[in-house]
Amino acid sequence: MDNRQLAKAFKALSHPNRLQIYQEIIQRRALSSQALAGCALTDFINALNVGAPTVSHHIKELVNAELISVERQGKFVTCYLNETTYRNLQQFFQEQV
Amino acid sequence: MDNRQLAKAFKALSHPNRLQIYQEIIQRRALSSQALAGCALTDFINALNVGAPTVSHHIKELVNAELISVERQGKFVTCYLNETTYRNLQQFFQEQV
DNA sequence: GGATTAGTTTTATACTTGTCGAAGTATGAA
DNA sequence: TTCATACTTCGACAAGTATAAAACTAATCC
Repeated sequence: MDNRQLAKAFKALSHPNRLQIYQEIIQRRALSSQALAGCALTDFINALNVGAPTVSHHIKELVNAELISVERQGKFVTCYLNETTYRNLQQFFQEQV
Repeated sequence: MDNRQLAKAFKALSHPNRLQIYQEIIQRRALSSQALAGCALTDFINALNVGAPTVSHHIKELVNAELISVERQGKFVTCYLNETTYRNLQQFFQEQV
């Protein structure tokens, strides 16, 4: 992962609301039930104190930075963690110890 | 480390130049010689393709986010890694595995 | 089909950021 | 005490960002 892509990922995580969305997605992915492993956008719209357009915008940034991916299932959009990027970020803070 | 402080740290790392400065500081801290463990600003002014005021500004952001600290030694300013914040960031990408 | 729900796109606005040039400060050297 | 070096601060500006309102699309329900 080169410098620019890394900076892009950090930029996506640089807003408290976006960071919270990301954290939520990380935490839920661990749930054993496949049905709960993703996050619906509605959850975020309710949890954060911002409107739907803003959440939609934030999600787009996270997708653009390759931190997450989204999948439409009928009426709903579900978010999933991009494991590769997650591992890359993990590495960034580990390789130099 | 709470959500806001974390977002602040990521924001500071969200610019390629600032990220590069941070990386350089991380790498140099490992050098055994005490004399080389820090980074002078001049190094960055030469390495990055930006002027002194811009580097000065970037350093301030990194300090403000508590990612690094600076120390004036005579004419020169030397940068040091904030180990505590570094460990906190490390943890962020580890606790949820 | 008509209404509802979930999300997106567009447009506008207030705010922030990265950069530079010019001027300022502080230390050390001659 | 004059000069040079190593920054820092200020002022400006172009570009980017977060947000919301309004209008749009798409799927589902009755």
